[in-house]
Formats: sequence, C-alpha cells, structure tokens
Amino acid sequence: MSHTPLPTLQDVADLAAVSTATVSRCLNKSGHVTEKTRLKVQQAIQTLGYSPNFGAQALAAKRTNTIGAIIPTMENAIFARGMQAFQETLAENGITLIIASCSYRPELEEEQIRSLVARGADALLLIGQSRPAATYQFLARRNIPYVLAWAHKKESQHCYIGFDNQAAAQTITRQVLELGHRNLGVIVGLTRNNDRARDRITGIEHAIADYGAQTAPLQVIEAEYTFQEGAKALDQLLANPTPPTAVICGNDVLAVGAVKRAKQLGLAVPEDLSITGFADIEVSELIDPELTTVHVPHREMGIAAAKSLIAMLKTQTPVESHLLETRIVNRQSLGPVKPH
Amino acid sequence: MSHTPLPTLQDVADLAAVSTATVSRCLNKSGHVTEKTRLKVQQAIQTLGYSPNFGAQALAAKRTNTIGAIIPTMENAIFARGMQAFQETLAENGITLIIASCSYRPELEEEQIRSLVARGADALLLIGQSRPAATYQFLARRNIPYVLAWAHKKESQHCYIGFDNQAAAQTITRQVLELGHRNLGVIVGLTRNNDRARDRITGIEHAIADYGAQTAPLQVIEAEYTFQEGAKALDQLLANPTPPTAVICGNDVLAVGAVKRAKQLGLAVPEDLSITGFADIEVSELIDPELTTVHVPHREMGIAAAKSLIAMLKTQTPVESHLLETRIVNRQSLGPVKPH
DNA sequence: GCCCCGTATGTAAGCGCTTACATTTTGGTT
DNA sequence: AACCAAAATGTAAGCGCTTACATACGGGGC
Repeated sequence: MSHTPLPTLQDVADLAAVSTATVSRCLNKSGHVTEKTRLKVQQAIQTLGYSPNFGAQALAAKRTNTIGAIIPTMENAIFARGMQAFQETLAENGITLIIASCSYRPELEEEQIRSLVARGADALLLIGQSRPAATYQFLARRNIPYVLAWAHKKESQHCYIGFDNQAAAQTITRQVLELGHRNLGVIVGLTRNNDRARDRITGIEHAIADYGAQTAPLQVIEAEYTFQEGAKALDQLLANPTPPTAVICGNDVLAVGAVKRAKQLGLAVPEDLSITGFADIEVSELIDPELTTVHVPHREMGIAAAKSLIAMLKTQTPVESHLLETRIVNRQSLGPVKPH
Repeated sequence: MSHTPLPTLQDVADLAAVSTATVSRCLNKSGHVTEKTRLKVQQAIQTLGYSPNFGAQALAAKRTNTIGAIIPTMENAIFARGMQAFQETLAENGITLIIASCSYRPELEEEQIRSLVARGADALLLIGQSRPAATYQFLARRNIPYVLAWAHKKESQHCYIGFDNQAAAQTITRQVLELGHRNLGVIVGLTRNNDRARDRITGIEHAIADYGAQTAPLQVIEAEYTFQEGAKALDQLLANPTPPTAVICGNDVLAVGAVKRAKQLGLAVPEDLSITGFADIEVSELIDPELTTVHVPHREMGIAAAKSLIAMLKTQTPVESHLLETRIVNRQSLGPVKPH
C-alpha cells in the first residue's frame, strides 16, 4: 500500500503546461478548448493516471452526478428488472446510482430519503406516491427533482413514471368475470403502506361494480410479499364455506405461492380454481400451469424514469408524467368457471 | 422551489454561539464536547434543519462513508438477497451503498470499478476473483480495501467472503454418483468470465475422478443465465445418442429451466431424469418437483462482507477471508438412477 | 490562593475543484 | 500593417467542511 499522494488537477495542469481552468474545461467538455491543448491535457492525464477527486468536484460544482433510488426491497423481482434498466441508463449518461431499501416501512423510507440527499443525490426515484407532505416539502426545499415510479396518477403535481394499477386490475378482473366467475377472492400485498396494492383492490372492486351481475361478497386477504404467505392466504380463502372459484392476486409472487398451494391441495388450476397474478415476473412463466397475469413493462419503466430524471436535472424544470401500458398475458392459470 | 441557500456549518455555529470546530465535533461524535454544548448545537441543527454538505465533508475528511458494489446483474436472484443484506448492514453503520452492474463483462467491470472509485467509494465489494492484475494494482495504488464475495480461495492474498464453489459442486456430484448415475450432463453459466462457474465444473470433474467407477464422458453445456437457456441446454444434452440420466446445473436458474423443459418433453423428474441446482434461490422451492440444490447462505454472506469492509476501513488493515458453509438441500429433483 | 494539567473550545489553514471575470491570442478585415 | 471581435486561456476566489494547533477554562493538590 504505497501512499504517494494521488495526482491533482494542478499536477495535470503543470505537466500539460496549462492552467487548472483549462484542464477542468477539458474534463467537463464545456468546449472552448483547442484540439491541440485538449490532446496535451489528455496526455498528461494518462501519464499521471489522474482521476478527479469526487468530493472536491461535488463541492465546487454543487452536483454529484449521482441519483438515488429507494425501493421497498431488492429481493423482489418486481423491482429488480426495472432497477437494472434504470441503472444501465444512468450509467450510459455518466450518472451513478445510489440505492437504499425501506422494507415497505414509511419511516425508514423517510430516513433513507434524507440519507441519500445528505449523501449528495442530485435527484431521486421513489416508488408510489403515498408519503407525508413533509417529505415532499423537504425535497422541494432542497430543490431535488424526483419521479414516482411503479404508479401513475392523472392530474397530479408529481411526475409519475408508471402504469395505472387500478385500471390494470380492473381489466383483468373484468376478464375473470366474463369467464363466469361470480365468487372472487383477492390476495394482495399489505395495503397499509402500499398505495399500489390499494389501487389494485379498487380496480377489482370497480370491475365488479361495473359488471353489475350479482356476485358474492369479495373476500380480500392481505399478505406479505412471499410465496409462503401467498400459500397461506389461499388456505384462508378456501376455509370459507363458499370458497371463491377465482383468486385475483395483487402480484405474481403471491399468485405463484397460491398456485403451488392449490396443487398441493389437489385442486386443478384452472379447472377447479382460477388464479391470476400481476407484474409478469420471470417465475410466472416457469410454474405449471403458467400464470395468467398483467404484464408490466419493467425495463421501459426503468429507462423512462432515468431519462426523465436526467432531463429534469439538465433543464431544471419539471417533466411530464409518463404513462406506460400494461397488458394481460393469457397463459394457463385462468379458465372458465366450472359448471356445477 | 425556493432558493434560500441551505444552512451551513457556520450558520449552526453562529446560532449555537460556538465555533465551527465544535459543531463539527458534535456531528462526528469525536468526543471532547460537553453535554451542555452538545445540546445547544443539537438544538441549533434542529431549528435550522441543517444537514452537512456531502462534497465538503468528503473533501475535507477524505472519506465518503460510501461503499461500492459491482455485481454481474441485479436481476438475478442469486445476488439480490445477498446484496439486500449487504445494504442493510451498511446502512446500520451509516454507510451508503453505491451499486453498479457489469453484465458479466470484464471490461465493463473494470470501467465500473474506476467509476465507483472516482465517485468516492471508500471500499468495494467485487464478485469472484478473476480480473486483470492491473485492476488490483489500481485498487492498491488508491489504497481502496475490497472483498471478493461469492467465492473462496485458500491462501490467497485477497480477502474472500464466500463459499467453496468447487467443494460444493464436488459434494453434490458425489451424491448423484452414489445414487447410481454414471452418465452425467452439466449445464453451467458461461465460464469465459465467470470463475465460479469454472470452479463448479472442476468440482464435478473431481468428484467423478475420485469416484473412480467407469462413467461416460461428461457432457458440459454452457448457457446464459436464463430459464430459457437452461431449457435449450437440456435439449442439447438430450439430443445425444446416450443422453445423461442426471443433469447437474451450475445454478438454480438453469436448473429450473431444465426441469420445466424436461416436464414438457414428458420426462418425469426425477424418475426419468435427475436434475440438481446450485444456490437455493426462492424459486427452487416453488417448482414441481422442488429442486434438490446446494444451499448458499446469501444473507450471511452479504452481512459478513459488509462487516469485513467496515472493519478494514476502520483499522486500515486487511481482514481475514471468511469461508461460509454450503449444504445440500435434498428436495425432489434428484433420485436414484432408473434400472434398465 | 496559586499552580498545573487535563479537558473543552476556538482559530485558521487547507482539501481539490469550478467558474466568473480578466487577459491574451488568433485570424479575418481593411 | 493595423485593427478588432471572437475564441482560448489564465487568475483567483470561493465551495463547506475537518483538524492540527493554539488558547481558555476549571478544579484538585499544595
């Protein structure tokens, strides 16, 4: 571990026989530099192995080229793919991603927001909308642009990059109803701190109301985001004297857990019981029967979020929300209701 | 968007009627401050809503309290759980994670390493060991501590936080051989840039050699890390005039893809064909039949990596490697060879 | 009451960069 | 050859914090 001090901008300037300002201009591609001197500087940077000091750069420029993201968890495939695309897009634009997770706990999210901002995040990606006004004020006060992803609301002051959870849930529920199901069960993530889950329930309720036909009262079970909890929730639903003939799940993880459990119980899916998911993560194509679910354009969402944030940073003005389309992927787990 | 300048250390010092040095000492808990003045300062920070400027802090202290991680991809569940634990542990210690992915491309990894270091990462987590000597020199030159995770090598100069890929593969292969299989197929990730995959193959080969019994030549297929590729690889293996009776997969993703394909082809698993995985990610318990695989302590690994890095940063000295135990999880996809 | 020393606090010098502004150079015109 | 605007380069003042060092303070021991 040698401790030769690292070369500084000054060293580069000296070696290239120019001023530090010129070197800085080369580094930041701000133009106004002759090709000849640019080459000289390039050369000097090479031979010294120079790399700018991050702190100094951030301090002087008041920007870190860093964007933060706070997601519920990295473990969940629902966020993984979108975040991967988000990160790739940022990297292409010379921006680093700093990431934190909040385990669906709002107070932790609040803390992480402050922490990432304190760490110099120039902008933030957040999931969903529901958080205290104070949090948004904090961001406004600090003039930190942000987008709300994985959700969408019309006529909102915020910039959303996502899809309409409610409409998507409504569409797939309508399809279930059209297949003759009149007794539906719902398994959904914990709604307490999850506006997306709430929106999806609303969509399901609307579909039922729209449909008009007499249906049994909707049975809703909330469950944590794991396969096991999905399975347990199905048990609860089936314990009812008049169990549902179709179960609409708020996400694929729960749905896949429910499918697995149904099979263990000897129920044929979809002949005896239909099950639908939401998100279309990889695993939904993997299980048997394959899951009928709502496809969400994860990568597009990540890319769009990155681009919006970059644009906001560049122009210093808000950017329009971006509504992404979902569509139903018809696979095998949804079928017509069984005649008596 | 108001543009009142944010309060600075100086503002806090003024309001609390102390010097900036004292405020700084409070912030950094470096002691030597009376409880009384600490309270005064606390108070001032509160009322001003002060938060330290990251760049300035980094510049003056020559440290960012930021640790970088470069992983092949966030999409893969193999890294997700460990990274989640890694991030949580860092956060508990007041350290932020910056993350980058390299898509299994060494040149991109090299670039990301430089980028994260340039972004002020105090230390790094890298996956596996194989990379150019120049990269390690770069880190040494800059005096950046790092750990190599998801792998382990005895008597190495590097600090490994991981498990013995070769030994684990050897163990599970032995078990397969003991069940009477003599014609084995292997599906493994692309070995070109993946030392873990190579180690696993070596382990398989050693098990066969150790076992001594006459076995058919090992058929190895390399495949990209997706379910689909796992399925395709199985097709290739089965196209052989003497197809294997057991397929050992280098990871669960490939294994799960192979299981799915086998079922599609009408092969009963494990009666007609045994398949094993590696990693024990969530999906391996989900499919039918459940996957017999090698359990890897993902969370422990993430936590251990975080702790080691923090220790290195604190003591400025290398830390010992940390070997984690793997174990075989016997589920359903591995069975005895079918008698003729 | 005085001295001394350990502890709390203050002073101020950078840390390495960006950028507004000042100065020099360049090359096209007359 | 002289002139001038535009382009290139240089100068130097911070950015907001940490920390070595200097100073002030307070309380035992005599």
